[in-house]
Amino acid sequence: MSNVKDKKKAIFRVTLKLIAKQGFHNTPMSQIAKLSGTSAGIIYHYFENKEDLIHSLHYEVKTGMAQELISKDDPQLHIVKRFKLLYMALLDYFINNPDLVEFMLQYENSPYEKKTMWKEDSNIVKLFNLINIAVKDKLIKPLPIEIISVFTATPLVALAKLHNKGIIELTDEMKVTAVESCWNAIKL
Amino acid sequence: MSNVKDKKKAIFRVTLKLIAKQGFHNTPMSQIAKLSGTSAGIIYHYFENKEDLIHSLHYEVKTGMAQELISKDDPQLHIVKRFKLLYMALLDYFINNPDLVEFMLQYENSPYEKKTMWKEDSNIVKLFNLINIAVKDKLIKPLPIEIISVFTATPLVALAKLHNKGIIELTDEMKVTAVESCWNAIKL
DNA sequence: TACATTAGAATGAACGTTCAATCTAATGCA
DNA sequence: TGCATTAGATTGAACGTTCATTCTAATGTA
Repeated sequence: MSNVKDKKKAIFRVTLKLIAKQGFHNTPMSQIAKLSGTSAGIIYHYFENKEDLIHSLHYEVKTGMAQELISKDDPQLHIVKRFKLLYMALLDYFINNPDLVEFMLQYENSPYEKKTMWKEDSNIVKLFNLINIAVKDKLIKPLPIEIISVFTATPLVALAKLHNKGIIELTDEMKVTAVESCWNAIKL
Repeated sequence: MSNVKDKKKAIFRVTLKLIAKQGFHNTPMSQIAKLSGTSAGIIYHYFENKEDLIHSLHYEVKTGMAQELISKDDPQLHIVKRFKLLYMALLDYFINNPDLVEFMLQYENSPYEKKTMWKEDSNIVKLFNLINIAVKDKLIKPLPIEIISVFTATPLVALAKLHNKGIIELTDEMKVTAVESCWNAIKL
């Protein structure tokens, strides 16, 4: 039943959920172990320590996200369409994975954030390239990728979070408006 | 020399800086006490406990920010100008107060965030009203304040953070572009 | 038997919080 | 003015708990 892959996945899944709900420093390793159906000690076979577990989980989450996005991309479409489709996919992904959003935001705003290095052929890098193309085509403002992201991905996460927490309720119409807003922020 | 107000201020100042640098759970009360030039126990005269200290500090930070902003507002100007001026002021404020940005982001993305209630006449509320006016005047999209904020304040904090951490260097020109981007995201 | 895997108890350090004792300064009073 | 009283501020050691990590012994496996 439980090979290594499964056990690691279980630990990841539980850690994500617990940290989303309780925060990093309120989720003891013992609780992670118990809810993963394993023991405290075993986690240290798979991960060096708690921090390593968190960093690994974040990497997992990020690559998973990029994979999901890439799967929705359609290179046939006009590049503007592609952007909007991807932003909508991103928004939907955040709405469908509330715990992931909470975890990601906590991690990326904590002082422990490691600047993770992406493998050259990773899906993340593919997405970056799309932005570079749009810049070259003079479709969007010639700004570094980090800034483009600040005006697109960042608001979309924040928006999904509002929705997930029930502070607002996003209608389909509002989602379209939101994607438009992102595009308007960066288009030339 | 040190009346109550001063001591509380000292505790706030030190807490802000330490949490910005080390994070909530890596900032022991003892360290806060030491660097505030006081003792561990005294903090518990001013605050119920560590959480209360954090919540109070966040309230302080938020009201301070709103006050700074309001002081830059010029009701004489056209409302579009007013918006852009305020966004620029906000961006500058974040750039000039990097620790504040770190603290705010950590707090607001932690599961401990309390939905703080603002006094009806607070500066925060005044700023909200400006948005409501712009909506009525059909200058910006008719979206709830929270969403407007997601497309303006949120990217600006994130942008300032990138700059403060040295990941990008914001030129004056880029700052203007950024403010434009915010406006483009919400304008009708 | 030898080795890997696992469970869960044990360890020890870190930390939030408490509290009895002391200090400070303002007020009352002669 | 000079002394007494009081309330609040302050200290720092001590306490009890939590928790990451390690250890030990039991179990599975070849």
